[in-house]
Amino acid sequence: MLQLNYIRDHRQEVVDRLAVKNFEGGVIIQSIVELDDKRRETQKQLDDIQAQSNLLAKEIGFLLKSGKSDEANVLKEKTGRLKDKSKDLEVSFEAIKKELDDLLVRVPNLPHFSVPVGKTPEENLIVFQEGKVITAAATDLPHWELTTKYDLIDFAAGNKITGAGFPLYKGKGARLQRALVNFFLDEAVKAGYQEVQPPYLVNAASAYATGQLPDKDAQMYHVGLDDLYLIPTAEVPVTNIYRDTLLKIQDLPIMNVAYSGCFRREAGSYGKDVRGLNRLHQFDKVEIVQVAHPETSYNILESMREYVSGLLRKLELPFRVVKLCGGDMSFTSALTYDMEVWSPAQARWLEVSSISNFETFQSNRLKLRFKYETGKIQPAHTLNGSALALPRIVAALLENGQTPEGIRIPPALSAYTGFEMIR
RNA sequence: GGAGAGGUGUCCGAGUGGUCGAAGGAGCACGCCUGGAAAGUGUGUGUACGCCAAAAGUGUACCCUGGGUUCGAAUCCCAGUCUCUCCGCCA
Repeated sequence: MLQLNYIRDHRQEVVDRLAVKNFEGGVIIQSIVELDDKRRETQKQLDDIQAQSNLLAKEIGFLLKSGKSDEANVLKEKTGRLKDKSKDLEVSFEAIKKELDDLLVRVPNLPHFSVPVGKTPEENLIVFQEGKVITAAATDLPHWELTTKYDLIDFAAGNKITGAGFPLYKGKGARLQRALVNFFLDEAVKAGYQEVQPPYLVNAASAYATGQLPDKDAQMYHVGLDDLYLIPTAEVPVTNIYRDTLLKIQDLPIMNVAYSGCFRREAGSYGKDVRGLNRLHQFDKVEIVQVAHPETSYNILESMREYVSGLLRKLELPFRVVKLCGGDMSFTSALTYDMEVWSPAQARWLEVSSISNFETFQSNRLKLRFKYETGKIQPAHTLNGSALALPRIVAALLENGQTPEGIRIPPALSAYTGFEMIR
């Protein structure tokens, strides 16, 4: 969520920038500031009363000690009245705070100044493109046929075991998955990331802190009996490592990488969107997460983008980088690059990574701060990106690598698969 | 799942009703000492939200969480939760 003080000091700017995200914020910002005024006023009253009570309590203590119980009793009556008053104030103070908080979490993050205005993905900005965008030959197959032809994935079996969107990888298909995970993890470690293995289930506090709750709860699988959520991405547990944390400035930047299964309900998706590996309920992903100093976070965002580009190059996939327009950005992000690979058979770009700077939006919820040597405390910036999500990478590898002899595996990866062709 | 013990500041650890934001130690920061270092020594060393134009200062809250008792709670009571030990079960 946004910082309250920033909203107070930059009301018009906040409303204007929210408009870039197509969020009409005038009314809610107004209410937030008014509620905050009320909150301050109530706190002042409450604090004053409590200060009085504390003083009286001390006096009573002294009086009782020196045997003046009559005088003490007089004071006791007085504190009784103060207590009633402070109870009332406390109740309304809590109510105001809750109301304020409920409003604050409904305000999306401010887009970075460079974010293009727009409503739909068509208005995203293509900032970079590399590789040969090939047109599929008449004999070329889409990946969902290739996986059957070479017996790599059994969608029907997954369907029987669980349901649609839960594929069963087999043989070289399974090996390819494992190879990709290892390749991505090794590359990240080489680039300086610390490898972590997070839990796959998180509690509501964690889901709330990274912004999946309260607005995207329909996207997550919920285990009702234990009130836990299956992670939609490793971003959730990994970022939550730093919930309620006060770092030293020299701890920054923190670089973590995690492989995890990801679980998404994907309610409302249909059609070509969910064909084959395009959109699954369970998939594998390697995620990079950084906690950064506010002054360097945008450089780090660029370096993450460069890092992911490097992976795609090693996989020899044609890709492009897209800067999302305001309307296509997520609730929590300040600036997002999508990395997309080319699917010749579908003749379209597939998103395989989304790299975002959240600035202080997550850290405010997380209570993730760092401390300067001078003692000054400030929220840190959080960033993350997929590096990379597997299914569409697999789709692109299969479609781009298909030859009459079989599917060619790029050398960087065949070192991990142990085979160079899928025949 | 059963039994017991316990959750105090960055860490260790004292504190069982008042003047306790909390002894002592370690760590850390700065200074002294030293040719330099170690040792020694001195000082400092929390977070959140307010008030104040602001620095200084100052108010409130916080000793796992939430309730309660009391004029007053780290300290007493209740509930929850987590950790540890033993037993059971088990990859």
